[in-house]
Amino acid sequence: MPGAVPSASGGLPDKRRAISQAARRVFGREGYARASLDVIAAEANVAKRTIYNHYAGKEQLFLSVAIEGADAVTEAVRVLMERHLRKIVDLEEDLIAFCLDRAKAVTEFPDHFALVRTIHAEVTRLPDAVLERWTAHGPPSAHKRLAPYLQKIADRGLLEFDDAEKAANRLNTLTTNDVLIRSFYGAVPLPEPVVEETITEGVQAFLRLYAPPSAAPHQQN
Amino acid sequence: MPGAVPSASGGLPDKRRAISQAARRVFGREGYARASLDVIAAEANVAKRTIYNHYAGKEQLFLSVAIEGADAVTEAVRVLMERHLRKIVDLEEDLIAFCLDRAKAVTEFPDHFALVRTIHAEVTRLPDAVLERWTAHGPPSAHKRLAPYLQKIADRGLLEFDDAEKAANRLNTLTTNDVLIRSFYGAVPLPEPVVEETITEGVQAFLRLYAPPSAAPHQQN
DNA sequence: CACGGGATGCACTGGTGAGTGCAATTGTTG
DNA sequence: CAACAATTGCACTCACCAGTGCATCCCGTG
Repeated sequence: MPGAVPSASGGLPDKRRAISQAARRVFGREGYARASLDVIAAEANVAKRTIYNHYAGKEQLFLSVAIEGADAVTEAVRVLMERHLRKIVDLEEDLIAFCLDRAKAVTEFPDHFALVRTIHAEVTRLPDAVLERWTAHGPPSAHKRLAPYLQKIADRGLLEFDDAEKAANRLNTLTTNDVLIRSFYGAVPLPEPVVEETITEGVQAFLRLYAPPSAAPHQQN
Repeated sequence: MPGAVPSASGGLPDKRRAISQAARRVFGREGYARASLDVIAAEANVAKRTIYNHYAGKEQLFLSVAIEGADAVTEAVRVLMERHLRKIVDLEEDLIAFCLDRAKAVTEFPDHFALVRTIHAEVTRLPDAVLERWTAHGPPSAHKRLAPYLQKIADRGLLEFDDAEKAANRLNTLTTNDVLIRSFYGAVPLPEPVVEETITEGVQAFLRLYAPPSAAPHQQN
């Protein structure tokens, strides 16, 4: 009955993977309290009892899935940064492409961002250790990882700032965060053209703030 | 046993007010699914049966409280705009004072913002009509209400932009939203000095973007 | 003082869900 | 084939909670 590949290959023992994927889906869709282990088991094609062979209980399962998701997104963003920001051809174009891809991830991984909303709702009930891992591994750490790239770009004279982390946070704020908030973290997706306009204008604003006064900045909004 | 003032004075019939306040607290603290009407009744010093005399059920109660809260915040923001943005003395100072007060509201009304987190989590399950009322009455409408004030300021030549709503959204993005996101919507409050720094620098960035090139802009971050 | 409406306490129904125990089954490995 | 571990199905306990019905009580009003 299991998929096709036996559990021979590396990675998680097959069942565990199915459980964690189903859990991410269900927790995202239903929230923590509503989500039931029976449903998760059903969607994973697994006996409820099996879940308890892999996880201590509901809470443990949720936390595990949350951290996994955070790491996955962090990794995805890292790839995007490598792709768009390693070699700069046209700074404005590259930044827009990067931020757009990043914003699109919101609508392309609805499971994960549904989970993000759930985590926000549960934040006050989360164990401190988990909250720390979340802020360290998850979305909140995005601008920390962006900072070195901006620093390198600044070293080449294409940007100008004192504090790379603040600049990174500002870019985030002007683009991704704006889209995130206005779309309720992806729950009510913005129309594609609106996303593009928001990102483009956000990047342009960022460049007006941080580009050295050499190349003429583009027009105002 | 009820408080002191009889239900003689205007406003809601006393009990109803107690219920709605307790409901806001409990829904905010526990989330929708966890919150139990027994607990709400207990915290309101009211019999559970009484809740059903005023509200059709749990869902109705939640929605009612949510909309009430949204209206309250909208009103509070309106007052702040009147206080700080009606008569401009020093634009930078006034904007900072306004945004600071606005941001402080997050930490001063934890009940409400806890509710906001809950609503985010429930957004996908909310009836369309309620979601519309929320976006129209609640936080998302803040920049719409801010726009006319900025427009008046621009008419006096202190700001320069084509689209007042976009400018308003940008100010929001650079100040309040930044604080909101970084504090998990008030769940993990930022230290006061950090809030001040964030707001100040956000306003300064806003002015660099939208102030006409007359008065020398302040220093970069 | 009699009346009536809201408030109260309480018991009860029906439903759901976390977590467990166990015996039977399946797949893997030597 | 035999031993072993993971998986499964299922029944069961315990707890919680939305919503209801009802008899009682407390209140201000006429």
